[in-house]
Amino acid sequence: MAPRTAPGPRPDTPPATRTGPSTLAEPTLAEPSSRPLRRDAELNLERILAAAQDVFAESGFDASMEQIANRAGVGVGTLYRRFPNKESLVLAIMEMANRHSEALVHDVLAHAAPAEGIFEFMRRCVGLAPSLRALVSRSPQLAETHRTMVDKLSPSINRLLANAKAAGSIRSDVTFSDIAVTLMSVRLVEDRCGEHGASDKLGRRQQGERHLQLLVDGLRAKDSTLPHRPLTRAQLDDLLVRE
Amino acid sequence: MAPRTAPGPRPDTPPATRTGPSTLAEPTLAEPSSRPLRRDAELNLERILAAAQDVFAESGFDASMEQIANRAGVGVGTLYRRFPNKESLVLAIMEMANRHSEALVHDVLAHAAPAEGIFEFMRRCVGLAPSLRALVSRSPQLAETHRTMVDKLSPSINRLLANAKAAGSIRSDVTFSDIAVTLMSVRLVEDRCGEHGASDKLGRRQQGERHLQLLVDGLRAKDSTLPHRPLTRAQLDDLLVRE
DNA sequence: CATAAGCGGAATATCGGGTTCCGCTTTCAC
DNA sequence: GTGAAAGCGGAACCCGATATTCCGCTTATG
Repeated sequence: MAPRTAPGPRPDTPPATRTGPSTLAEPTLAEPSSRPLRRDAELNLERILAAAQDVFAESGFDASMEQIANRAGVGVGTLYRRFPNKESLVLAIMEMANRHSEALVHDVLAHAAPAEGIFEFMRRCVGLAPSLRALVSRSPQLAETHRTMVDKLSPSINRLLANAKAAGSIRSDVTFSDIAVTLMSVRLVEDRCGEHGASDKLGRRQQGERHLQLLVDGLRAKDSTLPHRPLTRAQLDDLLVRE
Repeated sequence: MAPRTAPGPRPDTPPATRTGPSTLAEPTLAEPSSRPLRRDAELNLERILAAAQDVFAESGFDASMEQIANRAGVGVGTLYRRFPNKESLVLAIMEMANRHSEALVHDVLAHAAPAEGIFEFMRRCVGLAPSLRALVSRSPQLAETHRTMVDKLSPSINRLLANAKAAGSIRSDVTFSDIAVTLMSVRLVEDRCGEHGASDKLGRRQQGERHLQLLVDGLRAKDSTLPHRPLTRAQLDDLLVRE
């Protein structure tokens, strides 16, 4: 639906100010030497980032700049003052999320029991930040960045997985991709539960956790209790038809 | 993204020819008394229905009429000859799917072992037809129809669930909504695996089954084997970035 | 208090896609 | 065989949805 290329009059402006010769372009953020932002601008930037994270998580890349601006309580113009275009804003959000994930794996790797690390990771990963969902798929630039992020993360996750297998706490035919799909699935469920505007705040995270628990325990296991209550009839309708 | 109401010049044509006073409107299909279609037209109608089912399943409601026409090997005009608008086509597809699901529950209810019925239902339900995904959410008409369909189905599913609980083959804190979410989650995974145009045909259904097995067995169980092989690295990338 | 940085949000330029239209083709009844 | 009705394809049309720009007004800051 969203135009593959920017429709508005943007003759040829390169998406971001590429400085380094190789690797990745840096988004508009990190302007190393320019003078610091005015205090109010700084605040707005934070608001924008937070709003963008929320809105993108809820609606994917299709979320409009206006939506984000509204959520942040600023005008669109302000968004464009900080980020030359939508893509660079997305990039900034992705990098934020990446930083968080990385911190998480390392923390779990360092502090959790080997047998439980992978499970703890999954739980906290889901609770960490809303999914980036379909954010990535639109531009080669974003896809490339995302791939790189996954590459940096996967060794650590594989270590968690290996630890769990060595401890016999996880079935041995599970692979990295199963973990990824599982995480994705939980997030998809969360997304679905969190979309539209209604009974969100309650169901979303909780349904995600419930689903994850199901995935971990399995429908057939009976020695643990599913967390949270199931969807109410109204919530279910809501989920199923997402008006 | 898609306009909430039809944008083109469609003055006021009611979406479908309502005949009955209550219940549901019937879509454009079932024209009771008009003379039968020409042989070629009949064939095209079948093609259209099949194409629409596939395309909607892959891309949701956002799939364009042109996409569907192309897949069916006909022109857009032909679509509009049978269905006055997009909504009525969607309706037709939904009703098709519903008929299938109903047949399935009843068959399972009649023939499967009580302890296994719910699991067999889930497996076959997923294998039955591609998910209707986000099809439903756009118009009140569609939402209403969908709700009605769910209502008709849920008693039977609840019976399956009750049977399984009585037989002790399923944990007792599972509810109807958990089954629904589980099914949805598997379909979402399938959708994700089947989107874009590349490594589809193989991965899609298989990944769905693998995920379902995981949900049924649970990550911690070890006395069963996950079906199919895990995603290859390429497929995983593909899934994660969906270019 | 001057001034540059920031701000809001209406206006602009496109674009995608549902729906319509119409001249050409195919089927069917006689 | 033949003419009319039914069907067909797909270009054209129209509209809503944004990304992005522009510019006059505000507000920190020195």
